Amino acid sequence: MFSKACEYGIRAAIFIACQSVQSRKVGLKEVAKEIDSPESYTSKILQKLVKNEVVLSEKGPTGGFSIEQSILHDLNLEKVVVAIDGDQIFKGCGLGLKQCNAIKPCPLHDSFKEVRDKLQILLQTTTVLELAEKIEYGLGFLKR
Amino acid sequence: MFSKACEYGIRAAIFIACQSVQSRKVGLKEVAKEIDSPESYTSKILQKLVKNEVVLSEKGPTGGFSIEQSILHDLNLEKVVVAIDGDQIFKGCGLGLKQCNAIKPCPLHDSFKEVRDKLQILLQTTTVLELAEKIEYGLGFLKR
DNA sequence: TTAATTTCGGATATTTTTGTCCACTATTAT
DNA sequence: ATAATAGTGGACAAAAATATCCGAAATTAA
Ligand code: FES
Ligand code: FES
Repeated sequence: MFSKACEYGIRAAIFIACQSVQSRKVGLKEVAKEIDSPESYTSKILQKLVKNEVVLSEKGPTGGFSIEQSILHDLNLEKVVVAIDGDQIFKGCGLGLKQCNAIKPCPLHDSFKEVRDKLQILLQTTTVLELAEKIEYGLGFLKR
Repeated sequence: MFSKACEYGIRAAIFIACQSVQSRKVGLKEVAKEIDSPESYTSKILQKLVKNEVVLSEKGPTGGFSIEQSILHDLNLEKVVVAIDGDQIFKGCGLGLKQCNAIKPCPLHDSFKEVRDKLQILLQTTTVLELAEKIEYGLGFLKR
């Protein structure tokens, strides 16, 4: 569904959010460890999230990654996904036609669009913060 | 959502079905042309569909690909997708955990599973034949 | 100021996916 | 039989995704 990079990105964002609600910055090593992802690759993905202003980074000792409170309180999954995978998953044709459009649709268009839109709405209405809280309460996990 | 190979595979199956309802076999070249896909690559994908008994192939002059009537009348998209991409898309965790299970779920599990199941039901309840008929009626297209 | 730490960015490597090529086999028609 | 045709299977090539490495830049503490 999502690329590996995107999966790592979402998990990382959730973990960083977990720490940010407690005003704690967190280093690359810890992120990679907690979400069980390759460290160097995770670094690249975090850079993308930084560029897209999803997470904040600070260099030097005491540095690390965090999510600003103002951002955290309305950061949905869609923003994270788009930052890494782009919006093809919401806009692209299910059968791979150059572009999805209702004028000259693939034969699966109507029903596929329904599912695709459901996915988009799910990601729009799910916040990173709310998922972070699930982790806190032990109702969800980021590895295994 | 689906791999490129799977997109080609679905389009090919639909086109072959179109011809099979008129009892016409169809060659690789024509398939690739009509679904706008690379010929050699499409050949590999068709081989997979043959191995998985989705389509039938015959060698020699007058040979080509077809779908048996008995198969055609209850061939759904799920079979085509699984033949090429496997079932990870129906079973895999949205956040990339080793396995999706409700006992130790990722924080997105419940809502993700809902969408994932919707997709599976869509593919199970959509037949290749019904999509082929859309093409016939000019209500759907396989390229552009 | 210096040393230590941590992210950044570019180069490189590996793996997977996508795509091509071609000799071979099976089949048909002459 | 022979030649032509069409799918098969294996080797190979290119591109994209995934992953690693390392020096540079920024920041902090001593
Ligand atoms: S045209 Fe294929 S999903 Fe819209
Ligand atoms: S555990 Fe992630 S979707 Fe089920």
